[in-house]
Amino acid sequence: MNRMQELVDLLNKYNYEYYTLDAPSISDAEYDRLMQELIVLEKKYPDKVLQNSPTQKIGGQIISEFDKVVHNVGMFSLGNVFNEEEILDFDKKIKKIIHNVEYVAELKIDGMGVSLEYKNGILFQASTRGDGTVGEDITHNVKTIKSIPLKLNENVDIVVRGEIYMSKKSFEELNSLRKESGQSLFQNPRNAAAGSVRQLDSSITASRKLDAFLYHYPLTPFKTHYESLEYMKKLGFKVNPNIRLCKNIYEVIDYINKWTELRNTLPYEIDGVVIKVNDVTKYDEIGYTAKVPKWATAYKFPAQLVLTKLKDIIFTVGRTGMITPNAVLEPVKIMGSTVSRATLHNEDYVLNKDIKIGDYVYIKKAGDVIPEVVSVELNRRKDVKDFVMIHKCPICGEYLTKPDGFVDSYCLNEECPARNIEKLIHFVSRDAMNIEGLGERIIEDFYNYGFIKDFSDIYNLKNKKEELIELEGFGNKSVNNILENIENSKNNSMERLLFALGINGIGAKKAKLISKQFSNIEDLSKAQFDELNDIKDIGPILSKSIVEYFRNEDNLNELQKLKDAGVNFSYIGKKIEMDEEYAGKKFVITGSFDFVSRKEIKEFIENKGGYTSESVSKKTNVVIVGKDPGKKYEDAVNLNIPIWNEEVLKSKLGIM
DNA sequence: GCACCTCGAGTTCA
DNA sequence: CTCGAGGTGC
Repeated sequence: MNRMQELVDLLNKYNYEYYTLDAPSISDAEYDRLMQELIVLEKKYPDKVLQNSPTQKIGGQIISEFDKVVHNVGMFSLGNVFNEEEILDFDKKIKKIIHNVEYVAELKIDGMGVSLEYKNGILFQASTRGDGTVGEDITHNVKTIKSIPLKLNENVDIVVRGEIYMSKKSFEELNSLRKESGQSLFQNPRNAAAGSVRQLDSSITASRKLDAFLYHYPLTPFKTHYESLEYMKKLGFKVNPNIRLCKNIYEVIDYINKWTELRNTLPYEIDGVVIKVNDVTKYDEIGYTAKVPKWATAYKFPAQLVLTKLKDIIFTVGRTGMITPNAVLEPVKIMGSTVSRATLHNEDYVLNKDIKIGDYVYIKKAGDVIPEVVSVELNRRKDVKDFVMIHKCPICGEYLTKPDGFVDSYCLNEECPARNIEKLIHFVSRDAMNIEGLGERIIEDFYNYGFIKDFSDIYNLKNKKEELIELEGFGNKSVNNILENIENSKNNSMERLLFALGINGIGAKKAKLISKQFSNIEDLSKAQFDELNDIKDIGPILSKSIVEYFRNEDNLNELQKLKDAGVNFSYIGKKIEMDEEYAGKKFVITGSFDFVSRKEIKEFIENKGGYTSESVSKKTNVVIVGKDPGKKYEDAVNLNIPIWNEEVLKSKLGIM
């Protein structure tokens, strides 16, 4: 079986050489020949197949769904900068903390983030970024990617992060194949890569020619990021060859200018340049905002702009009565889809941008999704009409109200059909009562046919089953399905119902916060202004909004009807058990803990009425300190704030 | 009274 | 995603 081992080593060596972009020592033809020989051998001795054999990369495993993976080290995203001024600003902020800063500039590959965990040098798990804390297990698919090693050159335990992408060439090939077979086309290589990685059947992923660059070693023992990258190369990871160590920010700007020019010569798509401080030991000191690290940022290339005619401006009415002007555009293709509408937010927005009806305007896609009017091409302006804000609701004709100091106008007519339909759509939406099958169109139809007007009518639809089945496009099966989903929604926890009610200013987050404090809708309906105002993050305006909602006769009647229909009013989930030691107190966590996750500590504190924060101040009550604490630990000592070490925390949590 | 952050509301297309 | 409003903390 020595030959088998020999073949595996040779093939892996070739792969490694190929992807580290040195001249490979064997030819493609030779590679294929060796591969064939290996396959024959492995067929003969199936029980002797080596773990790191390249044949093991060829997929075929089908799973039913993706498992969730908790990232031990959070997978952060980056802040963005869009011009030189912002880059220099980023530099300036860092120089306030460290002098003589060196940067590493890297191409920002336009793909999909991935986290790879190796145990003893063997690929153990690959996962998506997800929300940064919890991702999805995509190990079975990642194993099919040639440039991701199944076995490293050293038997180490390591977690690395990188980007899975599809080359421009593979993308074109894939799309032309899909076109031939009449399948829908991918908009861009990134979507194609993401779509391929999220296949349940890994043989499909294997056929998609994906590639990967690795660029981050979160728990690196090295002093600098650049050294980490060198080490990653040594382990056998494919690291992008165009990474540059920069002595100062001006070298970074040179790098950006160079790649802005050369961007199209690359075989893969990039959407910017990532700038990282090289000195890893300073990361904690430079710190993090709630979302992103302050020691790195992403310069984004300007988005593609498309010029089109703004034919008209129309107005829509939201569930709150808010009036939004909308641009009706001459349809144009931009980044894979045809755009004919774009929001103009409000009157001031239109006036500030000097947009007039009949203008030619530049459109871009914000975040590659939502169309946005960027500016007007004044050189092409002729025969235009001024934008005039309306004063009556376009649907019901009611005079609009513009509260003092507000930018938006509102239709306050409670009977306005547009508002009522939007309210119902909100009620059934995913984060609210989550009634599947009752889409926007169906709600609108049911409303217009007179089947539903108020929320509670939804729960009486079962009495009109025969009439519903008669409707065009409906049958026994679809109606039954909808009715079943409606029944199920009665069991939702309080926060969903509270959010669904659509009280002004109460979104999903605040609904949950409030539900935890009151446990059920009845208690909440009796709450006094002060009681609400005392809750952290609930101020006078929201308190007033809530009190007024529950003072309104119509709302109370409607709630009674929902109650009678059997809709659950109580909060299901861990109730807060107030504990003197925690209630109303501010906790700060620093360092790492191997016996408990940060999230669990946070939950524990919150379940006892306390809350957590990211930075230490005079108002901090307790600082919890784990291994390798950051600056927060020093702050706590300086400010004389009580500290819980790992032992204390363990005893509080009840861990022995 | 201001700076900073978080949240809510509306949003496009396939 | 983008905007404005609301809340908090100085």
